Amino acid sequence: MMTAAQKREQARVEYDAFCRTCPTNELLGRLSDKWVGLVVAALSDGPRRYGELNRKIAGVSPKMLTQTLRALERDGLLSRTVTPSVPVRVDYELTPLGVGLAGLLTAVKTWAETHFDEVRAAREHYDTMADSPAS
Amino acid sequence: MMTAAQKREQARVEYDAFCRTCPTNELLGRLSDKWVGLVVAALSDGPRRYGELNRKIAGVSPKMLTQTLRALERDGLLSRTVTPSVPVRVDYELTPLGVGLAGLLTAVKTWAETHFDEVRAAREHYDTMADSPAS
DNA sequence: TGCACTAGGCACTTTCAGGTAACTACTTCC
DNA sequence: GGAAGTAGTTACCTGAAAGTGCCTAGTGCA
Repeated sequence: MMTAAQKREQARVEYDAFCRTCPTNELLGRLSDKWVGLVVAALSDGPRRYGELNRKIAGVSPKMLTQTLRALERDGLLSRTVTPSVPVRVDYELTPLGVGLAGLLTAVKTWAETHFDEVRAAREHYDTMADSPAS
Repeated sequence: MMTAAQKREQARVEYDAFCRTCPTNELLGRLSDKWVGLVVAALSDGPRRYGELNRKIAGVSPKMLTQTLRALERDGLLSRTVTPSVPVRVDYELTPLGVGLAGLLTAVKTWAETHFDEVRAAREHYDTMADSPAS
């Protein structure tokens, strides 16, 4: 007989295998990378250079910006264009696929903004209950 | 004069302050909690008991399931109903707000499934280029 | 008598995304 | 000559999320 933990472990392995190939989870992972939202937003009104993004997206370090851009490029969500002038110039631009992603992000943003009052109210209610549970 | 790092640090603090109160980022954070998607999906066709969720969502540990459920309850996305029978029975059900969230998740899922072929193709292309960069 | 089930709680540990700092190589400006 | 801007890379560090294991308390079951 397997213990509950062993059964769970087996299930977890299967889940992981399933998950790694599951488009929805992969996409959610991308979307929730800390800087992806900002980068997509910054690029949604036209192409930008590396330095422009670095200035526009306040607080991002070169490393994370590069990492984010590379990941999005790899997924075909943005294009990277190197102009071999002196000094080199690199432009990033959303692909049609990336524009679709930006649309999704907008949907999330809209929902979040319309319903956030309800969420905040629910939270305050919940926290109040926690402080003084109903008799 | 400030160094680039100092300026970035200041910007990061402002970004963080902005971010913590930004509905979009909060919602994305929720959505990308590892088990939120599965829990919402499992509840989208009616209420479920704790044990049912634990079995249906393969691989989740009791701790993470409770944590996820509590977070969603606090945000008013699901309701927790305790029936003081023997043994106690606890039912979880999506609230109207939670149903809205499920809708969002469905939109993400649909997009992911329709466009994942393109993403995978882009990835293979990118990885091939990395192996043997164009001459 | 001892295990499993009900729904979790609590403490410890591990893992990894994200962050920091320093560095590359080239050019232009003061 | 050295500071700053071009676009990054590399090695290291940390903090929060996730996972693991053991515990509750009452009941049913063999």
